Amino acid sequence: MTAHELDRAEAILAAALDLFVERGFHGTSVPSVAERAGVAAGTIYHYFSSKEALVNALYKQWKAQIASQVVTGFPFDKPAREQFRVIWERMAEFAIAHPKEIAFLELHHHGSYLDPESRQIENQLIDFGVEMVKRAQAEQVVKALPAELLVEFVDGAFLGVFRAALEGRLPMTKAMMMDAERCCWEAVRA
Amino acid sequence: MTAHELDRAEAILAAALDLFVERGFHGTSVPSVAERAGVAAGTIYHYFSSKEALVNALYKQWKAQIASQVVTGFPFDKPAREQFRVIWERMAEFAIAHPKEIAFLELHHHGSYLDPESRQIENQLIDFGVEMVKRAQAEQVVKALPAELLVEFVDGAFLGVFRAALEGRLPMTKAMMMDAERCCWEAVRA
Amino acid sequence: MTAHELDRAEAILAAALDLFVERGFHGTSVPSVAERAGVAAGTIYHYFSSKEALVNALYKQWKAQIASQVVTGFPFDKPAREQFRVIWERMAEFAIAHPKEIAFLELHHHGSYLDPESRQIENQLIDFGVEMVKRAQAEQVVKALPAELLVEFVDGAFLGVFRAALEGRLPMTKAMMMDAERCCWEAVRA
Amino acid sequence: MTAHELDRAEAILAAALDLFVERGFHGTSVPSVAERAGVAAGTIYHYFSSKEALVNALYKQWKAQIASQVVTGFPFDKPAREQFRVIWERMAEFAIAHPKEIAFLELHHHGSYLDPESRQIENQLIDFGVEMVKRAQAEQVVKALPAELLVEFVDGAFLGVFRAALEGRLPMTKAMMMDAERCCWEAVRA
DNA sequence: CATGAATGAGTTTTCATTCAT
DNA sequence: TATGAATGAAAACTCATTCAT
Repeated sequence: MTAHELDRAEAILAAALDLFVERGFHGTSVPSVAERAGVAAGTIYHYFSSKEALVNALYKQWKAQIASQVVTGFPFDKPAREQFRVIWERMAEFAIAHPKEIAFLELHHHGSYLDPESRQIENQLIDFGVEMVKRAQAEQVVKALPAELLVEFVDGAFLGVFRAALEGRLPMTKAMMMDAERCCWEAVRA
Repeated sequence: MTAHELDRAEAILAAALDLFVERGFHGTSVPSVAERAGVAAGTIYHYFSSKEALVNALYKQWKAQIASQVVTGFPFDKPAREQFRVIWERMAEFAIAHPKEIAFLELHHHGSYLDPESRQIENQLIDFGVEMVKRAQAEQVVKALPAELLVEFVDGAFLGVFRAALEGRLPMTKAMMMDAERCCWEAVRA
Repeated sequence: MTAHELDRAEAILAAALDLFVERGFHGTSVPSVAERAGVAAGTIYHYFSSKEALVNALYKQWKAQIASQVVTGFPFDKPAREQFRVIWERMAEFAIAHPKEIAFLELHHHGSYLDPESRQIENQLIDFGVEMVKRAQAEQVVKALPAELLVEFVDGAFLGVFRAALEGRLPMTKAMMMDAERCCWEAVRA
Repeated sequence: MTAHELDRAEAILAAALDLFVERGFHGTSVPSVAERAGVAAGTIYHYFSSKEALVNALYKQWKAQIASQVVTGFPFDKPAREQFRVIWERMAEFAIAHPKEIAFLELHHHGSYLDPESRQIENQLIDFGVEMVKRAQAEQVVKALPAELLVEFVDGAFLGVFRAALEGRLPMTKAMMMDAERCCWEAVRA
């Protein structure tokens, strides 16, 4: 692909992201994506075989990116407390830098238009979290509850706070996010 | 209205709830609601003036019901720890009894098709939580963080756990929900 | 039929007349007629077998009435000038007393929903006019042009003036209509 | 626009004109217009944003055209008798060349679906006529009646004769129309 | 008789997708 | 490759008519 083509594909993806977040998958028309991207409607079909392919591309792109941001260079040798902080902090940084993308991933979680590949990626981070929790439980620094429960709890708490920030009910700042992190650690620690 | 008419209105609301949860507002067609409700498409318009009126009716009905379940006979004189448990327990009972309804309220939170009345109801429970938290903070039994933050944290954690149960990754039992409750109290207590 | 039934039928006809004039046949719904008549939608079908039957009933009723008003006690023995004045005057009186009815007949002239019987009545007055003109032409008091032409000319002129009055561009008064009558006689006289 | 596109827009306008004249605005469905124009139903919405936009486009197009035909190169310096003849003759020529268009303008006069712009154009020709009549009245060659009355009279007479010709009750010929013109002049002359 | 809930065909309109240019 | 006109299926909604009450 040439640089020009990449630009167009990016413009389409960016426009689609905006609109999918604003109006949802079914509420977003392909022509509206084209218009916001500054291309003709037909052009979208040079880059994506269908509207579904477009959501799936977006979904995979950002799921992969967030997973990479969390996992890359993860301090597997540090204590659980520190690991917890790192995961939360990296997600917070990502969320503050890419709020729309997180909102998109949340909103389209489990949409019937996601293909099997996207579905597989869906739980990647949750699975990573479960591994971390189990390790910490082995060291008895985290509560002896089902690891899944703790992870879903943490994930939910994080998203609850993030969503409130997105909707303006809380400041979207790292300090606020790290306040929440300290609360959350108390929830899971042994 | 006769009993028969109430039945039909109920059938339509129930069918719409199912489908709105499965496919979202824009992904659900009025004829598909009619089919599932066992009525003709036109009949829906005898009971609801538009598809939007239908979502809003559902939204208000269940938002009001969950608020009533939490607030009715609330033990305002008990200690904060007990109040927290009561709120969580009542929401858990509601969620276990009406999982689809909770999923519906979550999914349609902030939809552009919600009317001003629905929007007003939206934050009723959050506001109630904020009041409770502030009272508890006055007694120094809860962390001195912004009350909004704590409430959104709790709400998020609850929903994270509930959603995992809904999707089969956790058991949808009261015991599990109350395990989460204990975690959550540790997150917010002073 | 009882008096009560006649009342209902009249109320339906009156409501239908209003709405057919305001919005036309296809633009008027049966429920809207029912509402304005103060009856239930189904009730209309006790009196008229269909929406088409309803327009046709109205059409025949008023076409007959206007013809009767013009023809009853017509001075067949008076001079043509006087006969012309009488026809115009009677139509003017009718039009001033029943402007909506005239507008209705005009608007629905030649509608595809008129039945054969209504169509037959359509030209009754025109035919009467043609007879009168031919008689007057035999006496050479009216121009020796095709009788049809003169009659349609007169009819058109009458309606043009009436419509302007209906729309408020001219006063709906007998004096004004009789001014027009004098003009019109000059148009047709020999 | 390419020639091809213009063709399609023209085909749609022509089909719509036919059907609006035959069945009225509300009696004409968009698919029926599409079928007669030989295009798909959706295509109509590339050229006209709605069914209302379509009638309004037609209305403005032909109202403008008839006004232009009457007014362009109008002999403002000729005597009133000659001016009257010119107006009538030009309208007759237009009516004979475009009978459906005149019928359309008549039928849709004052339809509730006409937009403000169309409404403004509506009385353009009537206003022109009023000006001409007032000038002629100043010279005392035309009756000293309200100018509006004379103009509506003439307009009505013209349309009455035209409509009879359209419906086959009179020959649609210029000779016939000019016979009517002579009658009409006698109606208005002083 | 009178009602008005129910029906389902039909209306206007949108939109994912294709394809000639 | 890029376009955007064209398509036609499907959406939301309306309405003439029927029929159980």
